[in-house]
Amino acid sequence: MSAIRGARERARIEVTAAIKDEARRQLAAEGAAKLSLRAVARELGMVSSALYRYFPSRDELLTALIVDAYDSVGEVAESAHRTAAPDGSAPVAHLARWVAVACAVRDWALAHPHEYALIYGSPVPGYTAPQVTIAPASRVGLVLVAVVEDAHREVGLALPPLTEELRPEAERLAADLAPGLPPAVAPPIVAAWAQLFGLVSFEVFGQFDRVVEARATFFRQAVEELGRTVGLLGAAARGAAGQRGAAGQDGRARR
Amino acid sequence: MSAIRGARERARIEVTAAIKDEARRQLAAEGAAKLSLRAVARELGMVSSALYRYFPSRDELLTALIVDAYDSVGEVAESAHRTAAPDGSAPVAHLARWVAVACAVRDWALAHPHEYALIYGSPVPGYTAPQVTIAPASRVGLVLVAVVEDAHREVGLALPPLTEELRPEAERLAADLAPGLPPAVAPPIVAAWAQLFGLVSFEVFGQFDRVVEARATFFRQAVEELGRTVGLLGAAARGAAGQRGAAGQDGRARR
DNA sequence: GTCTATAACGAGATAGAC
DNA sequence: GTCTATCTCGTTATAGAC
Repeated sequence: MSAIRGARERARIEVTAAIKDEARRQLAAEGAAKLSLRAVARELGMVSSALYRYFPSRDELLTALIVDAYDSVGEVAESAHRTAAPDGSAPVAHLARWVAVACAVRDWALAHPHEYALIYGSPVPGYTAPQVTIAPASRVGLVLVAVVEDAHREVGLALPPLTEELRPEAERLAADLAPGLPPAVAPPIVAAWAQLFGLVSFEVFGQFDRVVEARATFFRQAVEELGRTVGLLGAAARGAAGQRGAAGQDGRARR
Repeated sequence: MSAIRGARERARIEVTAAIKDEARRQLAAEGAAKLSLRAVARELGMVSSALYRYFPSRDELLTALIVDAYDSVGEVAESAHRTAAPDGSAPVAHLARWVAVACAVRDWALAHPHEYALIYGSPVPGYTAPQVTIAPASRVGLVLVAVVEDAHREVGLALPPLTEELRPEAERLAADLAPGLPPAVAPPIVAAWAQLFGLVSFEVFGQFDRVVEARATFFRQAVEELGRTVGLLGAAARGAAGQRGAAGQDGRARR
């Protein structure tokens, strides 16, 4: 009997996966707004009512796709974070790690443009994301926070002071998502998070067509600069090398 | 006869505007993917075939909406550029201008979220933007370039040196969109352009829900920092005030 | 010439009876 | 689960009003 239950469960998992695969195919062809349970069923040789045993509504299927996409890009970011030189000896290593995470996100987005559009593009009309999407949606952001936390612990951060105007928001943000970090770094991290996806979106959505050509290089340099705005200490590239550089970095204190 | 032609022309303009208005209403309700000529005609009390006198196809109607949206936000940005303190005496004025332009774009986006989604969100499936959208699409970017050009001319820019890897791209970009500026500033401007819209998109598309609260302040500070990455000289806020600051800025040369 | 209305096509979605 | 009758869509051809 447990064998039967096991087989049933396996079948259910397989069918669920097939449904999501087909739905993803339609996502690419027609867009999220036109995702239809019936079309998915037809393509799978099923009858539409049968799908309701797996997903109670079109919106729930959409939610599953969204969660999968967030988890997919989150996994990629976490993996890049794990892989990229956890060698904390050189301050530069943390900036390199930041860049590695950003490049992993970009690579995923270019490889899965439609899933990317689903989660970072225009909201689907008439659909409101349920609570379950919140945790997966924050995975990439949490990796960015983790990179900065490591750097803060091991080599310190170089940050401009917090303006009074932003202090309450900064303290709330820091308490929420990075209790170990100084409040001053929280707003820059959130901003860098949004800006990173601005770079990726412009590339994926075609805004860079006929504008940027050496996109990988361009992206890498841009996110490296972004890493500096969150306090990561970089190579001499930032300040005009030889003009400031050492002075600029020495003057920055661990906070 | 010229009176008749005038009247006809006026009527044509009015009907065209009514069609676009109704189409925009549908854009908000159903999304660009589901924009339908028949529904627009029905709502206007016309017959679908009559619309073809005004727009040769559904895609051309979409194109008109896209061009209008780009022009609308472009106009707002240009107006902010014109209005914001053309007083070039203080270096800070240019950074303030940069922030004013960015805030104008953000305000427009928050006021017209669906038109914003149309031009900066996911591409519409099956639709490819024709050439006519290119010029309107670049208006905001050109305003950003203009701000930097003014600053370069009047007070100079503070920029990190160009890495060898990025030099060819930078020179191509500079030649294309800002012949008066040093190549080193071209990639940062393009990056800042994308990053600005990253900030706006995250806010408009709801990514900041339950994360950022003081959004106007947060945005202003983020784009101010963005302005510094394109070489605009700012107030003392950047370098930890008193720690480096003066040294950091003096070391940066006009390029 | 300029416009609107009628009718139709082929493709696809949808609701409900069976 | 299946089938059918009835919707929607974009688009075109055609005829007639101004």
